[in-house]
Amino acid sequence: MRFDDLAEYPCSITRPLTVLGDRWTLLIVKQAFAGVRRFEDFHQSLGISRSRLTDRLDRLVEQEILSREPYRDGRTRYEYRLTEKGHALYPILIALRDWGDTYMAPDGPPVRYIHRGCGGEVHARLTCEVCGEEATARDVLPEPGPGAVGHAA
Amino acid sequence: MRFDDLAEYPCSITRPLTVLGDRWTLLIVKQAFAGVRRFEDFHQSLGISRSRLTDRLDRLVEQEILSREPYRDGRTRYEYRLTEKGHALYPILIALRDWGDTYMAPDGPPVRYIHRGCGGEVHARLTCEVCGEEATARDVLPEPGPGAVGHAA
DNA sequence: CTCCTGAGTAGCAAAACAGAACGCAGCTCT
DNA sequence: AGAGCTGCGTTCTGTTTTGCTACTCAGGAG
Repeated sequence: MRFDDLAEYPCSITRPLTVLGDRWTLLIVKQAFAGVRRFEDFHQSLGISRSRLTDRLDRLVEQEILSREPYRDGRTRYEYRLTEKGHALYPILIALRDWGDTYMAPDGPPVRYIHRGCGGEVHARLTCEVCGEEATARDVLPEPGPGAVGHAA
Repeated sequence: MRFDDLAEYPCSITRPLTVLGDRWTLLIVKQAFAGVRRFEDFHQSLGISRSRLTDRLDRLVEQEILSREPYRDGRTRYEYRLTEKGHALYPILIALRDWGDTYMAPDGPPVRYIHRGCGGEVHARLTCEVCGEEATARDVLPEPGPGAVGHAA
């Protein structure tokens, strides 16, 4: 199977991974959340090669995760900003961060993500939309949904 | 910068991505959550090449996300099971799935993740551990934590 | 014995990648 | 006016990483 064929696979974990599942894409998104908008700044803050950055940005724009917006600093230049769809990736980053803080941060969390105003830390929690309780993997049962075609995944 | 150097970077989003950020790793983990344990089953359900699978599994075992446990079906064979650390990846998968359902599932969610017993759907929500409220990216303020070294990321 | 099955290895071609050099348009300095 | 700088790419070259197909190897079944 070609990797790209997975995009057709009826699984909402698989499909995002065909877009986000590579070395750099989520790191670029992370920087975008940190306020980075310009080519040169992505390049320097991540150390990604210029050609790689060019096509990752193009892909993110094509996927409508970033938008390419003109601004002027003399002639026209572009900056890359998160769209609403891009913004919606935040829980994924926070879930990664929770895991990273727990298992890959021997010296404690490098960065705290603080709830503005209240001052508490923000985490990605699995919650049931009906009973509101927190769940773990063991409490969850996968079932075919409306988008299923024959085989559930 | 070599990609591997990122593992040293003091950011708990970056560090997990050095382990999980590639085409296959999270797909393997996803299958593990779905109950897949054996080489051949990973190979067939994902369509990943055998050699790739061999070294992705080795890496996951090395990272203690999967454990390699002997069982017998005649001679000794091994199966790969999620460790506690691997189990803790579930919120990341659910966050990916929430996003996938919203933006990449034109026919509706292929799979529903149901809270056992109560029957509601389970989602990854950003919640503040102090006030308990749900947050979005805009409500969150990054601040240097104990593991920071000079530059926050 | 010989075949079958599960779990890998080996070897090679194709794709993805890093890093440095180059292009180019407008600005700024002289 | 001309020289150099800046931001944003593109191109080129060589290295890594992948995907495929074929092979091995050990135990069990016929």
